Amino acid sequence: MSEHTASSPTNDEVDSSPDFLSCPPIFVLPTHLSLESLHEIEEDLVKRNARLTYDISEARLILGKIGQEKRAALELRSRGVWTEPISKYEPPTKRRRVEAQEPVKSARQDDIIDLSTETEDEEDGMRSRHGPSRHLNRPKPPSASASTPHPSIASSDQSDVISVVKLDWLNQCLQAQELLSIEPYLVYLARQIPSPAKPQPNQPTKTTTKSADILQRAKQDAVLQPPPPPPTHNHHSRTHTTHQPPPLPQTTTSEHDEVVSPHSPPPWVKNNIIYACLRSTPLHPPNEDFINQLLKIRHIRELTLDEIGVRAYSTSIAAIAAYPHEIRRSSEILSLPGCDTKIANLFHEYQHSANHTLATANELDISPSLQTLHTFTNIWGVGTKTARDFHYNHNWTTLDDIIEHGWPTLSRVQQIGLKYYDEFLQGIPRPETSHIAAIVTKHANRVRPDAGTPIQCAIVGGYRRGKPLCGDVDLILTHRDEHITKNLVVDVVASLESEGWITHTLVLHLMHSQRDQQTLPYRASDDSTAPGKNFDTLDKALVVWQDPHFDDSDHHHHHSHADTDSEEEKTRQKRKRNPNIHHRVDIIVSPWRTVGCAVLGWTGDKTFERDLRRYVKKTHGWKFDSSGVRERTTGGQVVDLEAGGETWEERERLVMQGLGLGWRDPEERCTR
DNA sequence: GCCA
DNA sequence: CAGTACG
DNA sequence: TGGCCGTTACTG
Repeated sequence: MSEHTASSPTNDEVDSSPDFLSCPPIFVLPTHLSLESLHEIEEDLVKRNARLTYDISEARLILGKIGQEKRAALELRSRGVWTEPISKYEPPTKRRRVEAQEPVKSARQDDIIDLSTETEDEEDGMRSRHGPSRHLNRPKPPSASASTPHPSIASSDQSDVISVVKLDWLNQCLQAQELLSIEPYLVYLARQIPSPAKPQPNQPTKTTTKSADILQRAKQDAVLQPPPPPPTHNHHSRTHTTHQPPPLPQTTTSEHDEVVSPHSPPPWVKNNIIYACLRSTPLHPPNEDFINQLLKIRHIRELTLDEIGVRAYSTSIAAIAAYPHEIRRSSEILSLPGCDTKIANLFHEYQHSANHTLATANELDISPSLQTLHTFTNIWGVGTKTARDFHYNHNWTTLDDIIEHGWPTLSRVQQIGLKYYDEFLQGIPRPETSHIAAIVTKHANRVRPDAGTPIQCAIVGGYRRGKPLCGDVDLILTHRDEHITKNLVVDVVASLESEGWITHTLVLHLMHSQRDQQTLPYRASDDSTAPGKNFDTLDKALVVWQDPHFDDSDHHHHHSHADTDSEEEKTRQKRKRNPNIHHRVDIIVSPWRTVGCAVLGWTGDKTFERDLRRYVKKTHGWKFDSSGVRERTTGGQVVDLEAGGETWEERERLVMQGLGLGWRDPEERCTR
């Protein structure tokens, strides 16, 4: 396949000459190249110490299978790099401002930790815990773009000068085993200029379309027949039945070669199953490291308000997370539903980068703005819009900035979120989660002493998926008798509040909206709650939890607590501050008749749930949510799929089967 | 960004 | 109404 | 080329 014969199989002696280390960062244009040969070229370069980059904006030397200057400019522009031609003798100017940093807005440089904060927070009885003013990784100033000087092969290492060179140059260099002048191969010598106006992601330009077509074909091939083992004569890789590739043929030398048998695609790949809810997705998939990189990119998309990008990356991530083999070649990616050339190229970059990272993903770590936004969105009650408002309109960069300058403008829940910022970010261990569940269950039964049979509690969410640490605790309370579950949330929360377990109620959700009246007309009359609609039937409560018990006896260091007696003698009669961590707990109450839906709807990961709704809509025309399955036709008749299930587990299974999902263990719904 |  | 939350 | 979860439900 290689229309470019760089890697000689007989590489006894000279495997790595010439050495491209002295060349400026190199980018290889994929245009007119198959994925295979593109990767082959890149591997040849890497092997010879080239500073290969996958971020074209970093590249100063660009290799491509193109011959015309105009075409070269088009290629660059379609990738977001705007250029103007320069004559070969014009002295380069310097430019290169990486990231225009925001005006330095005179922030007072030190943080006054606020007594102010804690006194102002009393409005709903927040106890003044010490302020949320914790150290936050404060953004580092952008390091001046350090473009290390290096000898340049053809002078074009200047910061803003880009050379587009025919691929043939590389071939000749390899053949000659020495670096040749790029001069005869130079297609386009350009200076990078700022993109006009806003960074318009202009039309894809047919060149990219074209290269995408090639890869598209590769994708189809990949689906039908696993990527052809490279022309390595020997070895008929037999189609092995299960996922367990036969031992790799030892090719004593060149380790970088894909001389391995292809994986047999799992059925969902062959059948192009696009819904994550129809696949098995474990908590720790074989390609977790790569997924973690993609998760960072997705997060950047979130912080930059690119909702569609978030959706797209979620789809790709879910597919890769379901893939049961460690991916060896980017062409494998192309075979996965929800993944295309973009992700395949990212995988290739990941695979060949020194530390297995992606340049785009690294932005999250190095961009001060992104870090600030990341910090802000971690406040419960602050989403991406508000985070950007804080940062870009108010010029706040730290939590202390918000506290100092914006505290009174925050909503109640945002104040709570800020107050317990660090504590909410602490993962909750499984034993603690089950302990919390036991206490909630105990109180539920305490407030329904005549229930006959006990109220049951299902721990759902991340806990049920098997996570060792959970971001919050999700509990579903249910009972066969609807009289028992009615108003249960209010009563349980009140009971837990009175004992001090719940310190704040962030929000109460009311499940039966007015529209739902029509969906359960049979209930409206049957229930003793006949009069109209019970507006007080609460479905879930999002609360702040703290174990009220702690050791406040001083007898260990009896006598002289010389440290604390200064200012709080007043509050310290017998109550010292409760040192226990505050956690987020969601208490959901479900009537028995739909508890299978509730459990199914609260166990899956986000992408699992989104795809579940899409799937149910597409294949049945129904609407699924955690409160039931309905017809989508107006008036939405209830579709009862779980009738007869005697346990909530059984009812969940019935729902899954009724929806056509088959069964999938909770631990297999980890779509990320 | 991917797909029907 | 926009924004946020839930999985 | 349009659609992407939810006619979510709550807050302010």
